[in-house]
Amino acid sequence: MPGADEIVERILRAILEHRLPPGTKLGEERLAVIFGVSRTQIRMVLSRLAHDRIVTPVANRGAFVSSPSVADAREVFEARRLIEPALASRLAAQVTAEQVARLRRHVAQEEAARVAQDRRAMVRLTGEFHLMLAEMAGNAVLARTLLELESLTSLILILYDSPQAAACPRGEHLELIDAIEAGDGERAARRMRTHLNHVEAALDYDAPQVETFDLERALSSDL
Amino acid sequence: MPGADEIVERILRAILEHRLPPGTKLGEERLAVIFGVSRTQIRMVLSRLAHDRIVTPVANRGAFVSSPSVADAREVFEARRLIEPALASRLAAQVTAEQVARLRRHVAQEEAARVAQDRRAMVRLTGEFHLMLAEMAGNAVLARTLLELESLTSLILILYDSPQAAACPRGEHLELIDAIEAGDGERAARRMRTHLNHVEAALDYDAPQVETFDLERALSSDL
DNA sequence: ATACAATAAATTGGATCCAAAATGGCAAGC
DNA sequence: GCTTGCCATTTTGGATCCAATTTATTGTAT
Repeated sequence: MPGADEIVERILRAILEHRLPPGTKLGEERLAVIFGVSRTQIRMVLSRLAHDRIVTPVANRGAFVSSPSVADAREVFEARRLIEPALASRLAAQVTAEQVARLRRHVAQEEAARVAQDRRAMVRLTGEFHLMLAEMAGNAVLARTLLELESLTSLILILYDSPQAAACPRGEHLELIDAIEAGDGERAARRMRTHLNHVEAALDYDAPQVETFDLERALSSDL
Repeated sequence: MPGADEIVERILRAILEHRLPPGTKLGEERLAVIFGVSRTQIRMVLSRLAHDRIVTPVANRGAFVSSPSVADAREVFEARRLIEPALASRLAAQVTAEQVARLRRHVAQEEAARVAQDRRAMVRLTGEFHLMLAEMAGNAVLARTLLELESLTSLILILYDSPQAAACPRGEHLELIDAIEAGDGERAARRMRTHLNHVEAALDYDAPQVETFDLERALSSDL
């Protein structure tokens, strides 16, 4: 039987892998039996997730996976544009050969998922790539913030991504690694910035699936 | 009777104002009567604060206000150096005259507290200054992260600040505002960076007050 | 007199219980 | 035939209860 921390982890992972779409109701009793713990623990978990805006509590109705608004989405990307380029720059100054190798192996997996048309794996791997950078910077507090931002991004992608757009444009991760490996912080920061711009530009804020989704969810109250 | 969110706010504020030093035991029953709610609510609150590393839970012993290690402190300042210069730069590009006026009024209060030798007010005001910048950037998710970092910084200052050092070197906030008002993002970022460096440089990581404090607290079990 | 051991009190951690609110189904009416 | 109002069931939100561990106190022995 997992502890509260582990349950939070597993829910976040489910969100990162697009297995929990926005609007999903997270019933307490339901989760309690799924994870084999009592409702008390689940309520701790939901309280924490709500605190991080991953989950939205509705009074006397329960907790739902958040559906970030357009304004929320812009804030998340702005925060990422603020943090991640600086992070990439910092990493360029201190990266080890072993870390570079790990990053390249990861990108190879991404490429494999891309050719296999495995969208779910792609989404998960591209998200993990950004988290890897945060971990390699060796800063736990930053890594936690990025995990939160990455989770929100995952929800945003489901809501606003136009289906044909790739989650992370092909090749950009590789160019980023090149800059980091070369120790060129300026270039790494620049590439991270444009990379994030591309990801956000691929979104379609004007024709969001929100309405459709919220209505759907409003009708089918089931999981 | 306040809700869980409000209780979190009040505890954070107490930490920001140096009314809750590191190592303070946060007994559940004690807090419950202080805030006029039941233990259940308090446990939600402590769970959230623990998730943000503001509070450290010890098995079967309860929750204590965190005592960030030297490694933790370095991470916090590194995160702030990553985020806040970029934030200042961003703010320089979009700041309004009204916001600049508010910032100047705030710094005037800081100065007043400085001449009045009111250290508690000084600490609170300087912390609030950095939070104001985050709020003015209009990004709620960033503001929340900064609130967390600012709270941790507050604990770090208590643990490692050499008494004679000022929390925020006099005048630097003003120079920062000047750069922001001038719309010079580069300069604002640079000044924020050096400002944070000065704050961290004033710390004394080698001779931490940790031992003294923990012993004191161990003896007097009172709030 | 001090240190150690046993017992009593208090506190945490978890589960259970209970009321309030919402959801879903059912019958009556338009 | 569809909508509206009412009742049963479910679910949330909160408080209480109980076991387990820790802390404090008292007593005893060296």
